[in-house]
Amino acid sequence: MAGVESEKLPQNFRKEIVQRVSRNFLDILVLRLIQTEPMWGYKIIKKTEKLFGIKLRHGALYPLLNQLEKKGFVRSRKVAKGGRVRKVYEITPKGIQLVDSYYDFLREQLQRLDIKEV
Amino acid sequence: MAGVESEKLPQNFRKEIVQRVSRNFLDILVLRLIQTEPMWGYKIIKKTEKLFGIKLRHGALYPLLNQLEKKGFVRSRKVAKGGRVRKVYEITPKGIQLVDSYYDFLREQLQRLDIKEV
DNA sequence: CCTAATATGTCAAAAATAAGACATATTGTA
DNA sequence: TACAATATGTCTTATTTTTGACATATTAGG
Repeated sequence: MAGVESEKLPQNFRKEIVQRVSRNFLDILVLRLIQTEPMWGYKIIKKTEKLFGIKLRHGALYPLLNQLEKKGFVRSRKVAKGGRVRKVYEITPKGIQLVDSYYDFLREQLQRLDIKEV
Repeated sequence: MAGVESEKLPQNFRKEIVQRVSRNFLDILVLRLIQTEPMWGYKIIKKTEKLFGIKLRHGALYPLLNQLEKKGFVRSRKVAKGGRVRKVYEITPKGIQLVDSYYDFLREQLQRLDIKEV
């Protein structure tokens, strides 16, 4: 019996990777969304679920947004929509810089796939 | 040196990003190193310091390596070098699959920079 | 001989994170 | 009039992760 050994379909770890990136780089994920289009917390939650299938807990997101503002990565303005008040965030130049640094590093990592000896 | 400081240098978050990636994707970093060339723990520590300027604590690395082996991402063989025994690790097909999944996701992220509406 | 370097391992305590409840207010809809 | 959805916030309690110490053994070099 040749080749009986499991020729399993190659495992896909994508889901796992997406989850890990979302957990550990949630700030950058959020900055990217805000960069694309100014947004408020509730919309970020809905958007993230649609785009990535990830349910953000609001108890995690709102403190994060406030922290990002305090650090100067985003700025917010309150926008009344009916009787509700939305806190609409937009990215700052500093925030853009952080996102860019992240992407620069990703590119670097991809290019270095062939490292042998240094 | 004329007018060197007239323009604010854009902040570079590279160091911070490298640290975060190393902390959260240490397993993949290690797998990459092992994929390039079979290696033992101590060498990984030295290599990582040279390549990325990151000092891994051996108290964190060795349990990680054992875990990676238990999960089938690497396999090891003991190689005597003088009177010392090195546990040389090599990557498995499953390990390669994980690294590939990671890189696929990075590529995907870079391509999606221009998302507007989905 | 002694110290630094090589080499691998465990484990408890400390620190950081995450989950989920508590809190409040408006609007749309059945 | 309820209930679901929109909207933002805090805070305590798990859970997880990290730090750093304890442990052991060999080799190289001053």
